[in-house]
Amino acid sequence: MADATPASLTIGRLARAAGVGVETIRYYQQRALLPVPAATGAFRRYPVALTARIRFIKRAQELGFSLDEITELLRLEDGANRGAIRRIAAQRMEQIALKLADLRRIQQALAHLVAQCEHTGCELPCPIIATLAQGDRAPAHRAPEHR
Amino acid sequence: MADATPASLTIGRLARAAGVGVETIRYYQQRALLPVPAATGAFRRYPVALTARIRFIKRAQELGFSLDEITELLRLEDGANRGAIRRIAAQRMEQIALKLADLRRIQQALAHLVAQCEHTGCELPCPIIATLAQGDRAPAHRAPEHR
DNA sequence: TTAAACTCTGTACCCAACCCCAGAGTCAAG
DNA sequence: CTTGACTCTGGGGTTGGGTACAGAGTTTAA
Repeated sequence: MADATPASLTIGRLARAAGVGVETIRYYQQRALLPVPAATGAFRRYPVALTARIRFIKRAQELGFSLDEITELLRLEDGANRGAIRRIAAQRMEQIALKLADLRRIQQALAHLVAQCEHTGCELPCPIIATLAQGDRAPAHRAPEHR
Repeated sequence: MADATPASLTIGRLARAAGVGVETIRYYQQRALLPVPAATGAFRRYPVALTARIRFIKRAQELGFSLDEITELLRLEDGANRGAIRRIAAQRMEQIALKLADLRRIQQALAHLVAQCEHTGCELPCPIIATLAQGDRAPAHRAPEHR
């Protein structure tokens, strides 16, 4: 009687279920993003529930969170210390707000340039290039460069 | 009579004028983002106009273009190939719009979590985890994720 | 039972976009 | 003509997020 959905998976099956590589799982274990289950026999067996955790990690990454940040988000999930947890969440929200503002600024700059470029006659240089070349006149120091 | 604005600069002066490090210029030369001028004597001399090019690169980076993308922008600079430039910019904007939407969603999820946590005490499972883990059900392949 | 497919540990390497250093040579102000 | 600031080449290292391989052991399906 082969069980269609066993309660635990080998690392390879877990990887396939979560849509990542085996090495990625091991890497996340090193980073303490995933637990390292005790081995049953020679190989370890992973609870199916870990697929959700891995998907969460991947999704959060797509949203621009670093693995360090995700570690903190996961600490929220595992909830222990309420006060600290709420502080972290609030901090995250602040960062997200900043990132949102940043992205919106970039988007507007780009939209503006594209619009200009569309309306400029072919004799003139492309305003995207022209504008970018001028940029801001302040030489500035090392680029602050978000992210 | 010391000329206040000589027609060419040493690499160090060019770097200062453009607000980058000397190493950055050499790196850009390797990446063919900047020309390597022939040496006059033992040292190379750089036309002042390169400061504009470097500023362009830096500004484009701030707008989220990779150096590869910028290379392409620079290649297209002279041509009537404005369509291609706009295509790159539009592509970038699309990615940014997606990211914006995603960030807004997670921001709301976080706000919700914090509110719940404040009112009920953290007995409940984290809603972000649920939201994100389900997110899109496609396991997807390697995240393309630019930058 | 045996061969394919998998797992284990460990190290090494990849990318972008730089930064830093060494050691030797060179330029230019005083 | 000296001295100190610069330049050259070339190598290395950094951080973040992984990937690849090596060599040995283990499972499991036919």
